[in-house]
Amino acid sequence: MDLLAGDAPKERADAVRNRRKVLAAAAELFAERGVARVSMDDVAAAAGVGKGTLYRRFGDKSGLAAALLDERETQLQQQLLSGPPPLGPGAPAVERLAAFTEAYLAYVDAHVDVVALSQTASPGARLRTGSHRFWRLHCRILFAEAGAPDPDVRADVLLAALTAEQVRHWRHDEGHRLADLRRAMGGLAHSLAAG
Amino acid sequence: MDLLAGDAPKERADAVRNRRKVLAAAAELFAERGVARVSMDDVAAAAGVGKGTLYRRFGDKSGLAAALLDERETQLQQQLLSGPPPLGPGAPAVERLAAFTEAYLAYVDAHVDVVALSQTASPGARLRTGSHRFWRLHCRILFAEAGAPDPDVRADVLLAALTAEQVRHWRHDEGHRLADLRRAMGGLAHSLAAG
DNA sequence: GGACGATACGGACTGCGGTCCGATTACGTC
DNA sequence: GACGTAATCGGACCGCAGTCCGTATCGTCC
Repeated sequence: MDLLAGDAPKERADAVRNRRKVLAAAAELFAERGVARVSMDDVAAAAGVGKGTLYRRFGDKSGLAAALLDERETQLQQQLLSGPPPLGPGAPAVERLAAFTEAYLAYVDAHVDVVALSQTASPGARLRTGSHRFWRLHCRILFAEAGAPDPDVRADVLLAALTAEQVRHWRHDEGHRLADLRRAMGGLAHSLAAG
Repeated sequence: MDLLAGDAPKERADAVRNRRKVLAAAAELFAERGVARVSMDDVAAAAGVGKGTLYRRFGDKSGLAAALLDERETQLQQQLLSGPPPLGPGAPAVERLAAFTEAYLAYVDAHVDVVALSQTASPGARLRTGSHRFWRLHCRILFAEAGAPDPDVRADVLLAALTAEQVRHWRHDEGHRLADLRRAMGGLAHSLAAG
C-alpha cells in the first residue's frame, strides 16, 4: 500500500501467521457468501482468531477490505509510475488521465463489493485511505500538467465519480455496459482537463 | 418531497401528532448535540415515542434526515422549476447548470451533517432518495439541452462531486472557502457541459 | 353511542461493528 | 536455558441500527 514503507519495527512470527490466516479466511468467505453476508465475527471465527486480533491488525472493516485489495492496487500504481504509456509516463497528460480513468474504472468494477466496503464501512473512509491519496496526487499532477483550472478540485471530482457505489449503480441498477462506461468516462477525463 | 404526490390514503390523527413530535425532537437534538451524537433511541425517547413508530414512519435513519430536509429541498426545487433565471427557466442550459451547481453546493454546505446522514446512513442511500432523482433529472435535461455527450452519465458525475462527504472534506479538512468552491464548481459545470 | 375492522403504537429482541483488558506468548538478554 | 519485558491474543462487553408482534387507538358504519 505505502510505496515509501521505510523502517519496519519487526513483526512477530505469530502476528504474521495470523494476518495471513485472516486474509485467507476473509477472501474465501467473501467469495463463497458475498461481502454483504460476512460479519467480522464470521471472519474471526473462520480464521480461528479473536476479534481483538482482527481489529488490532486492520483497524476496522474497511481496513480489512483495503488489505485484501492491496496487491491489485499496487499493481496499478506501478503501471502508473513506471509502466508503458499512455498509463505510465511518456504520453501527453490528457491521454494519461483518460487512460488512468478507464483503468481505474475497470479496477473498481472488477472488485466492486470489496472496494465499496473499503470506501463506505465508516463515514468518510474513502477519503482517508492511503491509496486514495495516491490516486488523487496522480490526478492532481496530470490535471495541472494539462493546464486545467483548479487541478486539486478536479482530481477530487474525477475520483468522486468513480466511487464503488456509483460504479455499482451504473453497472447493476442502470445496466450500463462496461465498454460504454469506459468510453464515456474517457471523454469525461478529456472534458475535465480542458479549460 | 414528491412533487407528484397524488392520492393520500388518509393519515390518522395520532400519526400526524407523532410525526411532528419526532421531527421537532430530532431537529432539537441534532442542533444541540450534533448529528453524530444522536441515536435513534435518543430521538424516540425525546419525542416520547417508541422505536417502532420511528421506523415505520421514516424507514431508517437516512429517511428521518430526508424528512428534516424536505422543506429546504422543495424550496430549491421550486426555484428550479418556476423561479427567475438563471436558476429557473429562461437562461441558456449551460448557465442554468452552473447556477444549479452553485445553489446545490450552497444548500449542501448549509446542512452538511444532515445531508450526509441522508446520503450515507445505509449503503447506496444517496442514489435511492426521491429528491436525488429530481436533481438528476434536472441535470440530465440541461446537459442534453446543452449538447453534452452522455448527459445521463454527466448528471451522475456532477451529483457525485457534490456529495455531502465530499463537500465536508473540502470545507473542513482542506479548509477551502465556500466562495472559491462555488467558482470552481461553476467552472466545472461549464467544462462538463462542453463537448 | 356502541361495536368492529384497520391502522398505528411501543418496547423487548437480534445481530453487528467496535472496544477493552486480563491472560498469554514470543523475542532479546544474561 | 531461564528471565523480564513488550507485544499479541481473545472473547466478554457496549451501544446502536433495525425488526417483530401483541396491544392500544382511531375512524367508521350501523
